[in-house]
Amino acid sequence: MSVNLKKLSEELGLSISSVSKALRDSYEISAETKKRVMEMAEKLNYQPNAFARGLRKQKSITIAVVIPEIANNFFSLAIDGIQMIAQQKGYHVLTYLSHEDAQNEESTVKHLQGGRVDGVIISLCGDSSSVKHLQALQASGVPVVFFDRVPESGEFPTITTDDFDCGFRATEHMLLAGCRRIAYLRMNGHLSITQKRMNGYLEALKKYRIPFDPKMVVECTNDNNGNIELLKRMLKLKNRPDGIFASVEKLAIATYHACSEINLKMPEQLKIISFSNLRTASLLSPSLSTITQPAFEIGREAATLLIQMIEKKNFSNRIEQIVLKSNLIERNSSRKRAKAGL
Amino acid sequence: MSVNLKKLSEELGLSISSVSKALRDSYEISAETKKRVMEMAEKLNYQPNAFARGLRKQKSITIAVVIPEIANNFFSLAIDGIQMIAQQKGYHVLTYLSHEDAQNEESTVKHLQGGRVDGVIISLCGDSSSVKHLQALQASGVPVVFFDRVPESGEFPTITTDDFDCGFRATEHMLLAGCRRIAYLRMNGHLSITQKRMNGYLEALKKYRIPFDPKMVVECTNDNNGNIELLKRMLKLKNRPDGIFASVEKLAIATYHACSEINLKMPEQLKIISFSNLRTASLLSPSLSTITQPAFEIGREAATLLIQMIEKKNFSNRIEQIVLKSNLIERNSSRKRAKAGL
DNA sequence: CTGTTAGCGCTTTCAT
DNA sequence: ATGAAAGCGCTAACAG
Repeated sequence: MSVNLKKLSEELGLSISSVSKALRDSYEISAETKKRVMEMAEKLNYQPNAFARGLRKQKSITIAVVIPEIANNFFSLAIDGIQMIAQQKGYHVLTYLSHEDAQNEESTVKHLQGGRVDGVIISLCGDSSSVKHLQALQASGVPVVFFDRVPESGEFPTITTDDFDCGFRATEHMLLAGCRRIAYLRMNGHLSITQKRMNGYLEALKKYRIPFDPKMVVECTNDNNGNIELLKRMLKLKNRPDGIFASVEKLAIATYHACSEINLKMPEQLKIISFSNLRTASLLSPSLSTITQPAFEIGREAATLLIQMIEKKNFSNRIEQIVLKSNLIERNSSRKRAKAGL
Repeated sequence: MSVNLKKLSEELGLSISSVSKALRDSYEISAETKKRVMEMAEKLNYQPNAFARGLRKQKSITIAVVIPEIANNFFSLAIDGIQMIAQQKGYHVLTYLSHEDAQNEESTVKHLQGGRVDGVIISLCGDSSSVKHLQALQASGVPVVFFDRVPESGEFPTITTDDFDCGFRATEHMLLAGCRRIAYLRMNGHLSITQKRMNGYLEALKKYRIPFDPKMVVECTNDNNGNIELLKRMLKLKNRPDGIFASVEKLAIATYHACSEINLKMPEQLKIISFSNLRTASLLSPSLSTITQPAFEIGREAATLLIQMIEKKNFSNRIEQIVLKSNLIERNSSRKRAKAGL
């Protein structure tokens, strides 16, 4: 169906290998022949077969990105960054969604050992307990870089943000705004980011000598409506919180829904801060302060690191663990627009 | 490095072809041998080489998605839908971003003729003037499905939404809310969706006998800050609009920025409606009514159609053109939550 | 400078 | 029921 080297060589009266070399601009081929070959290739719209080349060279110039979800500003911005670097370096990008399902993630990773990709960038799903499948992948010669949701073991290269620090600053921000009962909404309990953010929260309470009330920690799930009900119940209590710290964006949105359903006014009756990459959120809603992770940069760093590892195999002796800085965007800040990066 | 059929066959004392057949559950192989092979494959963690298989079978079980951008709720939801179907049917998904650059799009599409993919799903970039590269791709045997931003020629299968109708309904909604000078913000002038939405706008004005003022059509660009300045200038005029119809989400956000910078209060002084898939927008901002396209379904339809075309080659005689329905979500609607699909 | 040849790992006749 | 061999399209070592 499509035109290949054989066809080209026949058309030109040359051998297949000469054509191949000419196309790769080999020093073994005369300038004139190269020109002839190039022109014919152009004319017949020759495109080298990716699979044949991949098979022969044992290289796919393709990377895989495995993330829990994509309809989420953080992850789509990260992919944007990954794509940018990949395109720049001539790599293709395969995307896989685990949908927060560990089994799904595992089978995806297993398939990736079939030589389809030269490297993998992954953010763990909320309920993945083991990273054996990724150790196996790594061991089989496919480098792996984690971002954001990383394993705690420290055995892999990672790109993360300053989660403890942000947890601290967010809480401090609320305390300085006058809150005294700050609820901490969390989910995916065993992820390291969940822990770190919460530790920052606890540390800030300690610094300001606010007693920690375990009831103020709300363990949420992936069930949006369930979360909303949970929050409604809490917000109707007599000693309800006067501030909410949503450790992920989804929970901030759930809070909005809950408040709107029980007619609780924000920010008058309830202040809120959230991790969020919904860059418009703080603009649209005057009651939301946000912590914005540099998702795009995270993606770029991850891709850059991975491609380095792919191209210089000797890289694996040092395990890079890069930490980037997040931004705290305060509500009603006059520099909101500039900070939001718009 | 990795374990292949040769290794397996040596380990089992069988021939390569027997192992291959056993793994593919061929009737030619005895049950007992099959079992032995399976177990060994499991034990050694055998993964078939995707490139070898692809080369041999001339099939990649991979599709490409080419979109203008990904950090955008519409496109990321669409990808989500595409991924869902692809995964279900055992296809891999390569993603490419044109970043609204026609040249970029063109070179991407050209590369795709190298047998890397079995089919392509694409949404055109804002300044792509010709679809020759896609005709060539199609002609070379790779089926192509367009969604949302489709060519007008009607020669390709497409998945779109009822843009004219939505343009009409959005405008009518603003008129019924009391607006009399509705500005229409547009960009990417030559895309068919831009035209259709605007035609709906014009039709609604006509129906309600509002004279059309060409000054109310604001031609925007991809430059966010430029758009904001443009809008600020317009909104400071004496005969400024009392309503804004943003034909894409980005322009609604620019409007928010502009208003906030010149202290124009929404919705009191200016009402706004926008095409948007930012599902939280209408919740966070009481001044924004939105038209939500069923992005996820669009993605699913596109992938389903494409895979059908890939698998039954005879499908190409009829050109499917599917139109889906969008939702108008009115501000302060009590059914907001339900409609937003949360 | 150009051509011949041997695979990359897999599937698929065709023999046995 | 199993094996031998050809070949998908390409690259790279080796000859000429």
